[in-house]
Amino acid sequence: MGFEFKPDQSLRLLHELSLGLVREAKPDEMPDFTLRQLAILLTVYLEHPPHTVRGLARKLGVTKPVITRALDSMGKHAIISRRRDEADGRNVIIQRTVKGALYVETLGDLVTDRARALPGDMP
Amino acid sequence: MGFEFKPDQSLRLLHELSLGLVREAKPDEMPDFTLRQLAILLTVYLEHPPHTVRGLARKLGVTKPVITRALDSMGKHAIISRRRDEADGRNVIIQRTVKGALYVETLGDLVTDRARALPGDMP
DNA sequence: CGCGAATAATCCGGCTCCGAAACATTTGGT
DNA sequence: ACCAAATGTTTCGGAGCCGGATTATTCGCG
Repeated sequence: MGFEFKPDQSLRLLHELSLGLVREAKPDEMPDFTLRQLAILLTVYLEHPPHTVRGLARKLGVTKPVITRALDSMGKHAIISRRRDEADGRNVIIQRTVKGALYVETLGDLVTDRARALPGDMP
Repeated sequence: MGFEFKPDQSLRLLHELSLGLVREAKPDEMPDFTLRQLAILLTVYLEHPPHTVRGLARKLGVTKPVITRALDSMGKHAIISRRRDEADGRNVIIQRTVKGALYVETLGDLVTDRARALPGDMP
């Protein structure tokens, strides 16, 4: 089960999303936010916990310092938070925050709005 | 006219797209490519020409040097090219390339594939 | 013809990010 | 108790990007 896009519609949707992310989603809450940060953020908020640095690095195909730095940046804006794993002191558990949940919600609204405004038939 | 996503489906699609862009689209053709570069690229390839630096800057809500630099970067990879406007020598017309068209096509395929794999009903 | 307006490129100081390597801490096996 | 392995952070040198200001070129209007 899924959505059947025509090739043209796929690209138009991606176009609208990139424009929306560049123009709207960034300035207030998260200046200069990266595709990698976006991928990390959505993974933490949509996939089942727990989330670790190592796990995110593997999922995104990047090195661990990339994850650490992105978490620093997003943590500074209270979009995510970190906590030591009590069971295994080597792990760090990445946690969601209220502010982050609201931010993710606005991202979802962006997709919904842009998709609705797309021309073309229903699949 | 348009696609009606449920809130959850919007976020899942954005999640899959960000992961796909981070993992696949980058390494070969366009290392470290930015949301802004993506927005510029798709604007050039999907909207009606002509495209100028000034026009793109206004559309994205960024300063002109941002556009110039992004065009430098993408031009280095032959994803776009530039040409002086013969009618008005102040303008620079941003042109599409064969390589860029192929690259954009792969981006469309990415969206199509990820959307098809999404769980949930048709809208 | 000349000068202000428009356009794009470049320069500047500052900031962020990158990957590899080194480091600190913790765990678990022997 | 010790040492190898695992995890996350920090350091390092290098590179890219940012916005604002400046410069070069071109146009258009008086």
